[in-house]
Amino acid sequence: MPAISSSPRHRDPRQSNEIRASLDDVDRVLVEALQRDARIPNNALAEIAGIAPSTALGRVRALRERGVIRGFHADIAPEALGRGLEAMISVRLQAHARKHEAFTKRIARLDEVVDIYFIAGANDYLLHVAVAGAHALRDFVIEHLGADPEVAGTETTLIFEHLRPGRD
Amino acid sequence: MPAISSSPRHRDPRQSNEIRASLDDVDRVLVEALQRDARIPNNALAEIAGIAPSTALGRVRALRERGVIRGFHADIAPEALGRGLEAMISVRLQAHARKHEAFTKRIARLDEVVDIYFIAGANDYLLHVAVAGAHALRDFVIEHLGADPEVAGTETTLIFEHLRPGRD
DNA sequence: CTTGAAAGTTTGTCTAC
DNA sequence: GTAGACAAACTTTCAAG
Repeated sequence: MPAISSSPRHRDPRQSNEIRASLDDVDRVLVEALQRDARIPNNALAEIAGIAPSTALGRVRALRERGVIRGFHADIAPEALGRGLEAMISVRLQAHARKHEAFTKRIARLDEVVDIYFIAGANDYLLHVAVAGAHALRDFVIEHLGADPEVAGTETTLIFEHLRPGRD
Repeated sequence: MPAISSSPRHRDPRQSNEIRASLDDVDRVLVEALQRDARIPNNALAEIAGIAPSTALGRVRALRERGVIRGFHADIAPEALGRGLEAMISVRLQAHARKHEAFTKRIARLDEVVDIYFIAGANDYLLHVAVAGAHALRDFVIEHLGADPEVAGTETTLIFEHLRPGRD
């Protein structure tokens, strides 16, 4: 019973580098539903959006191909993986370091690293890490950051609690 | 002084509040596969783990009930949602503020807020936000943080790039 | 805790609007 | 772009090992 208003297709040039065109109302409903529950059956998804299942299928595929949907992932409790301690580490590289890319690649391979934020300001990176405990955290900083001559300094801050409000 | 009652050899109490027991090899395979692709069909999952589909189903259900798997979510490109600018905001609350919980709840409802990190150290929070642009970022800080008398100060840092290595 | 088989759903292709 | 119908694939229950 909800009539889906088909919006005209404008293209906002400010919009993005890669992600073409903006989402219409149906796309937004699909995206929101999949954000809440990535395993929702295509059937149910179609009903929520008020379209036929085959249409929903095509829409979701298109959203994936356009890069709007980057993937579907299970959210795992860090404790279950023996990663109950999270921390945020500020990293400053040497002023002359041209190797930001190399550093990023190396860091990205470590599985303690959950997020890499390349930031503005006095520091260059913010690394969100998850480790087994304080011991493992110290080892991580010493081995992977302290030992790197390109790293000018680090500052580690414990995370007491981490919430991701988008997920309820 | 009374001797500290030595509890039977249980798990490290820091280990977890809720997540019972650790994962066996099969569970680990399932978890890893679902982390990579939450929409993998159950029978493909079963094959990867070397178990029957019905077993895989039961295992995954159990992992969900144990809280190991917290959910399945689509990863959406922020640009597609008109949230192309990300920032990290340090927030310090007034020293006497007993209202951390109220602040957290209020902040968690804002949909610019992607992550809330409750941290150790001079600051109390790190807010990871995603907004449409610099304008929206300023508005966010002024309206939702600056206007709150419990907030003693904020510091906003732009995020040039954000990588989540776990997802490939 | 595991499984295979069977019944019921869902997915995805295709054709036509 | 969209929807309906069909065949293939998938999910899920259950009795039994």
